Amino acid sequence: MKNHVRVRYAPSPTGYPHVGNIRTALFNWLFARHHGGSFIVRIEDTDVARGVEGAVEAILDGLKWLGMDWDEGPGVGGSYGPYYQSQRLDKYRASAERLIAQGNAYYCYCSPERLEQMRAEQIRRKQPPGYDRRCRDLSQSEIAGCRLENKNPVVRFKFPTEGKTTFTDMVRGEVTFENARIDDFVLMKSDGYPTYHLASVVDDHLMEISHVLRAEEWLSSAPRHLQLYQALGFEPPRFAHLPMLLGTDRSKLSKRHGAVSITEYKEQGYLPEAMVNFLALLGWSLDDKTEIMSRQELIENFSLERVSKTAAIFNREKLEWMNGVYIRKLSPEDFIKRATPFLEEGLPEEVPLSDDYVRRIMPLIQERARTLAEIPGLTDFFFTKKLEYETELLVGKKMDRESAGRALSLSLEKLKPLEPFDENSLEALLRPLAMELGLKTGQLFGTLRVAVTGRTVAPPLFQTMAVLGKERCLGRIREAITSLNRV
RNA sequence: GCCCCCAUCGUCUAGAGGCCCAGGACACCGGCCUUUCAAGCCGGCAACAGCGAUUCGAAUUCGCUUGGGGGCGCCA
Repeated sequence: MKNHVRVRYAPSPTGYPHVGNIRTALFNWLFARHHGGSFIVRIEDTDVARGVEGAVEAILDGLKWLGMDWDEGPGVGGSYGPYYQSQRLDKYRASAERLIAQGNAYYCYCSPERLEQMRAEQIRRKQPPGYDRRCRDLSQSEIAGCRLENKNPVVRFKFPTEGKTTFTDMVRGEVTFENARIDDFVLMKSDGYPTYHLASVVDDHLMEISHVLRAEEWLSSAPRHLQLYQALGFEPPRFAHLPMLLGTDRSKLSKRHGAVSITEYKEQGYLPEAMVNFLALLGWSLDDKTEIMSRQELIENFSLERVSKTAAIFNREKLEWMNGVYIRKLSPEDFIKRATPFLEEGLPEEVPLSDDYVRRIMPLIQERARTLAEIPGLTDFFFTKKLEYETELLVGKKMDRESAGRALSLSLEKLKPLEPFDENSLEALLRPLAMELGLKTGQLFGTLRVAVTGRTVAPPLFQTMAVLGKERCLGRIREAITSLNRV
């Protein structure tokens, strides 16, 4: 398998790019890159009814955002195209016809209504639902009769009724199914489109896919696929069924668990490299301690042997932590670059962002941000003209309005002539001032912090004041004094 | 109901018979640092689902039970 690794990510454009699917894509991508193989994207748009406008773009954008480049597929072409199943209908049709000719498939004229009734009855009698094979062995005259009633039959696969289907899954080992339990599933729908089963088998063969890495929900379909490969005379790929991603309640990850579209994570200010690292660790691990790994390290170390069998719960808290780790690792320049769109988006009013001002603010919050989206909330006081806060916040522990007012007034006087208005001189001035006022440094600084930022939690005071500049600081202190005097 | 898969701290996981009275990380709780917050550092809490069997010895092997998940569509 050294040089012939060809894997695919085959999403169907029926909705947003789900993180579970993206995780599957990532494992495929890592596997391909690790082995120097090819990563192929194929769009499985065979469900005309459920197709969603813009879904393909969203999916591809998600891959691009995370840096998963594909060697063949939409936009890049390749010699196994087309890469949209809707453009490969002739191939599926040909295979279906061959299977019919070989006696491995047959037309089924049963109406959806009948099938539904049959299923309901089976369930009522506590039997496993499944096609009863009514059309499997129709005589010529019966077929003629059916044709009159139903002009658009489906094609079903004649699944073996005895024996077993066994295969070796690369993560789960040997898995065996009893053929008798599996019914004659549909290959071609009445609208002329193939079902997933037929289309994926035909395409995986035609595109010379060597390994199929997909989520565990497909495990029970594997015997169908294996039997199809056999009937078509194709050599099957190797299968690896990856552990599922679950929500916090242990059920299949879905919308009600919060953000499930990769797009949302981008919008919420997660870094793609953090996302990739985090997703890689959901069902795979390097060893007993390594967690922070670059894309390159992931590629170098990824292997199916280390993929776990157990479903994993998507743990937002850990992702947040990891995102913080990656934010802190960013160079100041890079941080500013990535933060800017969020600042522009998140700061509503006036604020023409001055590059220089932003450049001086950002270092103050880089190690405090866990996502890019929280940056506006962390820095808005740098931009707001008028601070809004409870006057009482100015009064620190064991202080009263009077002492707070006195502290601010004296600070104001001392600050007026201060030059330069930078971190060091501010500290040199303010520390002794606390003693002079008979306050603890924490009390003075706390009061000033509120006066100058409007909040009790902010970046370090002196740096913050220096960045705000003398004019803003003095103005805000004056306003604080005024509001203390009011009442 | 039937079939398949899975089972270590709340969560992600390490562990492929003795190195494990189970290691790391997130979260949580203390402490240190400190002008708040964050970061950092130190420490703590916390798990082998149960029962049998194999073995000198089992989280690791086997069986059963229980629990969880997935599948059973003219959806993928």
